[in-house]
Amino acid sequence: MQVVAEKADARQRLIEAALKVFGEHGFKGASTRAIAGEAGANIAAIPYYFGGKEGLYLAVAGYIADQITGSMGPGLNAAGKLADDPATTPEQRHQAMLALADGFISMLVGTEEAALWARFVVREQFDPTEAFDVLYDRVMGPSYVAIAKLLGPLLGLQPDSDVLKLRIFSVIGQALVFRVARAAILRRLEWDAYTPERLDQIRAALRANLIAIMDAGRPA
Amino acid sequence: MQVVAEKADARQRLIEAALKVFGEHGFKGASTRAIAGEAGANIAAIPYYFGGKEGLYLAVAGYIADQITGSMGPGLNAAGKLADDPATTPEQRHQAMLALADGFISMLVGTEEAALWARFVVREQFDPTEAFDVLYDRVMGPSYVAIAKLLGPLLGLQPDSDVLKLRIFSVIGQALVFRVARAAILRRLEWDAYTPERLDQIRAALRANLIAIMDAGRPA
DNA sequence: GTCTATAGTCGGATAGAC
DNA sequence: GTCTATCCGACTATAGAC
Repeated sequence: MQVVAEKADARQRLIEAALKVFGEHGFKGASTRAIAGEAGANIAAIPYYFGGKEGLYLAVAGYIADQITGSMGPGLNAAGKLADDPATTPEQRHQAMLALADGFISMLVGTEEAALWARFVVREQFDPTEAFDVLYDRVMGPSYVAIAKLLGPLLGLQPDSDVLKLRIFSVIGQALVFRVARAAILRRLEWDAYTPERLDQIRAALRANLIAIMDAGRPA
Repeated sequence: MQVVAEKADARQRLIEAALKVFGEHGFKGASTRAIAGEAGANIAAIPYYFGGKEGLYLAVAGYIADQITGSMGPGLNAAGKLADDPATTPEQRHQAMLALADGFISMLVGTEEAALWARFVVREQFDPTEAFDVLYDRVMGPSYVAIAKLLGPLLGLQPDSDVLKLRIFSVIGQALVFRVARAAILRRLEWDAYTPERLDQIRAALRANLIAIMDAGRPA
């Protein structure tokens, strides 16, 4: 295939090609031949650089964590700081939460790369391997914490209560669904693909639900 | 392996074994040898009954649609009739929606079989094949319609508007997440598995979010 | 560090006995 | 309808040249 540009070194090209092929076909279904072909590299380079197919898989998990951290990290840090500040008003938390949701949709639904790593991550959710530890510790855990610090006070729930955790995951699902049920959503909306305008519609719908949930926790 | 009871005929045993193995390893990753072994059947029975591996895969999609229809069908039909009845009050719609959500959680999160077919369905969402058409036409489409008829009037949105569709899918995501992000949720809650008591907690958290969304659409 | 060649295994499908 | 035997292609990993 040799689709990927051969500028970066073979090691990096292999990781990016592996992300694509592992995502599409799973661990067993992905062949080292297909990955090497996609990367424009030799098959023998995989045992050479990563010790084997498993090592390459784990390297892909680290690469995904890097990508998501680079994209969402700044926003999550800002949200965390704001949430920790005692001077922050409920209205500011409210706005910060909506901004976080907008950014999450942009990354998760709006980028082509997300189509690649989402499959990888979902697979790990169903059948966790060592790669799940990497993703949870570096991406999911920190993301949850930032959201919980923002949303807990708005919902009037204890920071470490199970009910807060479950309500937050449920809220996260409101955004995840646009990636995880993409095919069904596109078919129902009679869309062929998500466009920037349609992403705005998605953000607006998500905002409407979030505002309802956040406002219900507010004293009148 | 020969785990599956050999009472049913080989054809049926193959479908049930294939659901498990396709779910775990994907289409390419699943070997006909593993499926036949799990079913306690001969490898040659797969080309014989289904024409080949692809035919077996499609038969699994039909089997999943049967299972879900059997589980959710009665509730969806009842909800649809209630939603169509002009005498139905908003409060009745409200309650019917919560009941539907409870049932959905029971089936999606509370059953062991859902662990099998959820992987299959999610895979089809990311990379739809002919099997997706079966699942959409027989399961996803009818489910959406019933929910939309209940929820549209409560949210005060036009039945066929894009914003209603997107808000409904977002709401559906609130429940889906408990299956699709199961590993992350279990880790954050420090649970080892979902139990009946924990399913009640999940239903309560989902209800809280749903009530907030439905009440926001109500005139004070 | 990258290549070719090849070893050893496992894949799906078929033929034909029973 | 179910089995064994077998074909042939695809798989991962290694050895060793360059």
